[in-house]
Amino acid sequence: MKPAAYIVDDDEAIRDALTWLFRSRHVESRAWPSAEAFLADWRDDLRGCLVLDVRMGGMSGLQLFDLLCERGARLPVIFLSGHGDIPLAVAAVKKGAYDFVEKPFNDNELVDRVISAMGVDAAHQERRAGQASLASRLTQLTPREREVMDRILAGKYNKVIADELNIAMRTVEVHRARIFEKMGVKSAVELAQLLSGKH
Amino acid sequence: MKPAAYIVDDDEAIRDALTWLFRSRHVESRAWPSAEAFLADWRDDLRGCLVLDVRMGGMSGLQLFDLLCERGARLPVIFLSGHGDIPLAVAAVKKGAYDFVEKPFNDNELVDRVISAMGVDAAHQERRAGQASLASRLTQLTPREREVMDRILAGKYNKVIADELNIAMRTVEVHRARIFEKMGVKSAVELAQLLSGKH
DNA sequence: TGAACAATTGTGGTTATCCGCAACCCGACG
DNA sequence: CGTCGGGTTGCGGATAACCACAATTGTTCA
Repeated sequence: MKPAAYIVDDDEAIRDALTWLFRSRHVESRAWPSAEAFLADWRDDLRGCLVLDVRMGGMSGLQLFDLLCERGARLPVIFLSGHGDIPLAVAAVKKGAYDFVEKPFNDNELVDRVISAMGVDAAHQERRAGQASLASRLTQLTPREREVMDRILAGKYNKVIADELNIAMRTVEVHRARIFEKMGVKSAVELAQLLSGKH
Repeated sequence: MKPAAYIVDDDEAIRDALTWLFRSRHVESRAWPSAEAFLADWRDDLRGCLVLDVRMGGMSGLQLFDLLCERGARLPVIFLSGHGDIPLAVAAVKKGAYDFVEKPFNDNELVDRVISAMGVDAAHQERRAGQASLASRLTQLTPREREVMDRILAGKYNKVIADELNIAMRTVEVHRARIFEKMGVKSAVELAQLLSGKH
């Protein structure tokens, strides 16, 4: 899936104009005439940037944005607004919208912002990939291994862990080795750094 | 220093109105007629919330905000704007302003937002205190100790560290013990968790 | 029922860590 | 000149971690 600008606007003239504009700057784009239509095609692995009209028939751009936020989408969003409503713009940006531009907009400036947003998304994407890989490694730990890991991260000695779990020290050692192996680290310090903040 | 609302506006009528408004809701406040006057009194331990007019004679509210950002101030800022300029509002919020309200504003709503901002500041304050304490502990490490600590955090064995620094293992052990003592931890794992992200 | 997997334990040995005790070198400071 | 802090080192021992080899139980799934 190539990164692209995803346009959602109920005004066909605007959609066409944006499509041509993006094409002229060699930015991939697709357009939908309504939030509902976009949602039908939405997948959580879309990459790039959303360009949303705030005011549309049916679901508004803001409602779509809220919905996508709830679903955990992290696609940067640029709102297009036809009527200077500051509280709306401020609220959108505070919620995490990437930008909010008024119509009529300067063509080149809009594309610049879209490209900038796509760059941000690409950067975030890398971090998300790392976190997903980490999460997948975590899930392949058995419950028992996780109990042991928690205690390792608490800085406890194998002996103490063994007492707490009522098992032999040797068993803790085995779990410990498996944890390191599954998590792809070779010391408790690396494990702590890998999981700092999470868990 | 009690938390308070710090008002900066060149319109005396607004300053007075805000002062009375805050007093009526039992919110401490102080007012300045210009960004320059406020800066003269500014200290980095001010707590609460800044209420800034964007447009003022001399330095504008936005310039003051930028300046404070550069100086590392983390006081939440609420802008007051008399002219519906969306790009300005969006830019301010994207830079981290807490809110942006248009004049004329609803009195109660403004105070609500100020109180909310002050709450956010109080919460951030706790985290800052922790980080400051951490930073102070870090500075009391000697340069040599920091070299050793870096390598401990890289998960290296004392023996390896000794080789890299061309010193005896015993010396590394001594440094290691001092580091743990000064940082108030009792294992490398705790140290890694304490410093994850930083350093 | 047999394979696969999770959890468990033991033995014995190597390597690391952790510490108290003792000591030396050196630059800075009064 | 003497003290103090930072950096250094050695010795010896207690404790913990790491690991290969070997083995037992119970569950799940084909």
